[in-house]
Amino acid sequence: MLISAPIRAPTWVSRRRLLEEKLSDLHKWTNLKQVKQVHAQIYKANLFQDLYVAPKLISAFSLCHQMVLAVSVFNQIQEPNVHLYNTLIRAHVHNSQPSQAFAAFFQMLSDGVSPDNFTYPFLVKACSGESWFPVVQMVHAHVEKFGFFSDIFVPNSLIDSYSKCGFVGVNAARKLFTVMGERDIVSWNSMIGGLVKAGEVGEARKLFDEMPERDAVSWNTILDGYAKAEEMKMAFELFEKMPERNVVSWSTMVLGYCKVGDMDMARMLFDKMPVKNLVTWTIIISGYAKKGLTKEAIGLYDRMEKAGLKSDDGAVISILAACAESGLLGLGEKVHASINRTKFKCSTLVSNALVDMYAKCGSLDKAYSVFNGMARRDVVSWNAMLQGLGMHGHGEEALWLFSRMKQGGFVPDKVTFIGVLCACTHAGFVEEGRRYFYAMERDYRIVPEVEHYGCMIDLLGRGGHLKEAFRLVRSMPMEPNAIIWGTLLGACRMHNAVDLAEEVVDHLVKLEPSDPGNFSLLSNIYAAAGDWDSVSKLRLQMRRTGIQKPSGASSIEVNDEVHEFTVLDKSHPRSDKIYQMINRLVQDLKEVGYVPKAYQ
DNA sequence: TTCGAGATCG
Repeated sequence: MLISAPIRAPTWVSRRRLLEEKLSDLHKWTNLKQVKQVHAQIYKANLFQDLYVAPKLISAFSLCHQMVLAVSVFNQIQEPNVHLYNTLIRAHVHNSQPSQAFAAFFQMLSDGVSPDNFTYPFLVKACSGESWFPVVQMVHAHVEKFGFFSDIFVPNSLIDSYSKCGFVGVNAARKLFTVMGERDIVSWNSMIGGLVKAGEVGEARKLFDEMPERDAVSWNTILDGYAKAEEMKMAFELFEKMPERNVVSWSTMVLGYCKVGDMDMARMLFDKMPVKNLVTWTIIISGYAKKGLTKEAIGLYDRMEKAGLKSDDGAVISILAACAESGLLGLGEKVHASINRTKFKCSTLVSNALVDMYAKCGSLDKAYSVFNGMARRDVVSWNAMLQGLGMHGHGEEALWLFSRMKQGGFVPDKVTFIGVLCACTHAGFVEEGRRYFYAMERDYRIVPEVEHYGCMIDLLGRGGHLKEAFRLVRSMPMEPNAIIWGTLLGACRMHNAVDLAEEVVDHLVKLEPSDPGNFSLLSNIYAAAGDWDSVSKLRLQMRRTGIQKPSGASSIEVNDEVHEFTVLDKSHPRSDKIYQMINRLVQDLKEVGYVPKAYQ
């Protein structure tokens, strides 16, 4: 009797099939340990040359932000095909390595592998920012030459990329959009999105009205346009008209009201919306934080955590930036504590946000401790630390940090020099400031921008070198903006330069006709010089033109609550006690010989 | 399609 042996595939076939099954979703894995384990298995099975396995492995390493490993997998392949190149390009783009993506593209061309309909869209996705405009143009020309317009995905992605390249980009996108033979809803949405990003809501609205059909994205894009332009009336009208509203629509409205500072409306919508996501929570918490409403911001942050939502990098960065902006150390510390609870280490981006927050809130020790503990620092980390030191008067230490930064092999950028010059200003290092200002262009090839001139004029002005400051303003290659003149005016006040101040105010009024602050500064300068005649004339002129000076408010944070007060303010329940204390302080000051400036 | 690090005066 013949007993047939069970039929079995050769071992290598079954091993491969097993692996294939196991690896079917490898390209979505985000656990580095698992990916590395599989990587080792693939190596052992001698399958690293396999054109099915390799792209998946590259994608997985890319998701784990391990580009060195991804590239090494790629380099093992002797004859990469178009799919493999596309995967590598996409991996570089995903990890914010646009130059490497293009390097891979050119390598692909020189290897004689033809790009396909996927290559170009991946490639141009990396292009964001004005400097990328010529690159998108190059890709566009390439696409036209080789006729890849057969798939609408290609021109759509070009429109999208052009839109990210600033003003010139949007025009190019418009051109392409006009000549496109066939358009789908994505083409329209990309074009409208581009116009919105460029701040041309009116144009965007026109296209929106022309669209043959609209989806949720179209509605939300135009809604975002109005919210970004702070035209909340238009936004609300549109919001009411929308056929269906999703989380994004509601969040966009909340964001818009936060931007215009209408926290009541923002909160009302936030409470009313049926579904909230992490972004929504981030928007409202940052909104409260930016307005300095610590209690609300902290309360909502606690509620978010209780609701079981875990912050991601974006949420954390957003909230920390808001804390930095208005000095909410309490919330910032809370966010830091919850990061420490959930994460072993944070990304460079998050650490930078922490350093910046601590530095801006005046907690330099904590800024230092985050900064020193960072595994990987970049230019931004140094800039944030340096600026924090300079801002709080530690000019010498800031300059020391600057030299440490250079020793560490970091190349200073334009923001670094703003920090350096500011540090010089706050420490009164006029000579050093001048030196850095000229070294910036000569040694680092950084052309001074209006911000650098601003710092420099502040430095010279405060130091009493008014004439030099004025000369520098005249020699600027760009038009001086209101901040430049404002800086100069501040310097005039400091050194009682009445004539110069009048000239500066003339310029300021042209740039900011409705800003009453400029007049009151001039009025203070007249007062300081004892020219009461001019003061009353100016007051009269202000009354005639209907310019009113809003009273300046000061605020103080006590027990997580911000108290605001103005001149002669009696609104506080314990106002009597406060004034008693002030009078006592004034008395004490007089006793030690202080004379208020106005009576000098 | 919503949030997302550093940026000159007061």
